Amino acid sequence: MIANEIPLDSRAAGLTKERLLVVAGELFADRGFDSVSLRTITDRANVNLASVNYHFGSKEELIGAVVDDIVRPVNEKRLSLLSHIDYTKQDPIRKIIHAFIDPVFDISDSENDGDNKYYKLISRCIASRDERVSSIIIKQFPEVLAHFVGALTKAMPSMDSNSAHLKIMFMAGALAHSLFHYENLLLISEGRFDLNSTEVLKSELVSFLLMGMNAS
Amino acid sequence: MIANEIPLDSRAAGLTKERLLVVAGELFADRGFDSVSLRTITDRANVNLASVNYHFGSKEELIGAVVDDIVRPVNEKRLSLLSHIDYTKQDPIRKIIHAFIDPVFDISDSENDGDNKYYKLISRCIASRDERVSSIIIKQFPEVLAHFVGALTKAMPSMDSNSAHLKIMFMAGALAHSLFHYENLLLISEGRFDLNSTEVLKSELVSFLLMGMNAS
DNA sequence: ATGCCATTCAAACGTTTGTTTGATTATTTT
DNA sequence: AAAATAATCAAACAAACGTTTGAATGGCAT
Repeated sequence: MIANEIPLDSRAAGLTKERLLVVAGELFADRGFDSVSLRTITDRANVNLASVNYHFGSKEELIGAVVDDIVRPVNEKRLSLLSHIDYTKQDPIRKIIHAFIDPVFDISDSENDGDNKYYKLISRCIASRDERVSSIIIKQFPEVLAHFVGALTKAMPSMDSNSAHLKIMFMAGALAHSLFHYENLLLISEGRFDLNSTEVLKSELVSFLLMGMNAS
Repeated sequence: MIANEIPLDSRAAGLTKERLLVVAGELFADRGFDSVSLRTITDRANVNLASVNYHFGSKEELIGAVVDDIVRPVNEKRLSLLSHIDYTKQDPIRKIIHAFIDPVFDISDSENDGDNKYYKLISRCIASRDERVSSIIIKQFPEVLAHFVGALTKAMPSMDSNSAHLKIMFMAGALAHSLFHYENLLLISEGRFDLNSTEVLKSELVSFLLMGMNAS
């Protein structure tokens, strides 16, 4: 037998499936869902090619599992935070905004904050134009959207439903776009632009959205 | 010879190349760049498969041509509108916003306004997470970004550069996201949400951004 | 130890992909 | 009209893809 090049014990029960989810998530975040082949994933995960179809059935279902794994907890947290808002207290709109964006910012690699794969993956999901991804999003988002529209009209009775729908979309777009292109922004500005953490981005985004929500 | 099923005369000079650009643009807008094969494009355009490589060299260069064709005029129009702003007159920020979004909204099929392919294509380009697309965007956008950051700090001297950079990104995200998911928004809300044209979307977006730009 | 079930593995499958070829046809130039 | 250039065409190419197969291997209950 060849000397064990793989430090991890791939024989532990359930480890292969989880490893696939993690590695696929990293690769999908960086290169998108189409560009990453199953062979790239299995090579990096040090598992056999066939294990994807064994554990998930197909690549499409792997994508679904990866997306669902990252989108579902975010949306659940959003609705949870939203349900705890006390509209009689101060600044309910700010709390609505935080309920929407905090669960996304809270996703963290816990290491390597500058190149957070999961920020890219979640923003790729939010703003996805891929049928396989949006079919998953589309299952969850209507409920989320409806709740946030309700919350918004509750906090601002003068706001009509159409306007509320659109404002939620504006928020989602600003969030996903800025998170995904955060690195590009650092590169493009060539030093003129400096942020040491996403904290600054988050606070600027909140200020921006807070004003926008109060429009007309 | 088989009866001519094709109404167009495909032998007219330069027509094949242009037809490929149009058809590829429509298909890319709907399904993305990877999911559309050259055969799908050439079949729908009623041209030979090899003509793509003959006229463009490769699929990648076809994508580049399509993207460049739609992104370049938009950015040129943006800078043109921006350069004509008189900062001594009223509401310069509103004009800056219009300079950024109007060239996008002005892209029109002139027919079938409800399902405007070019809205989808341009928003796909703006928010693209595809290397081949963003490599083209990345060539043009730094200049555009720099000009808009400059305009913003000129109109609002109290705003620092970092904040201006981020606000432009927020604007780009809200624009692209809402335009691309405009149809989805109509479907999701199941009648509760009704917009008969993008005019309402545009005016809501401008109001939203106008407030956001004045944040903190 | 034996049989059973889940998992892993190397290999091959059939498709689809972008690309290339060489001949044929059209257009332009001389 | 003849020659030269440009464009189109059917056909084939090699590579990459997701998927399937059937044997080999693991742990586990009996």
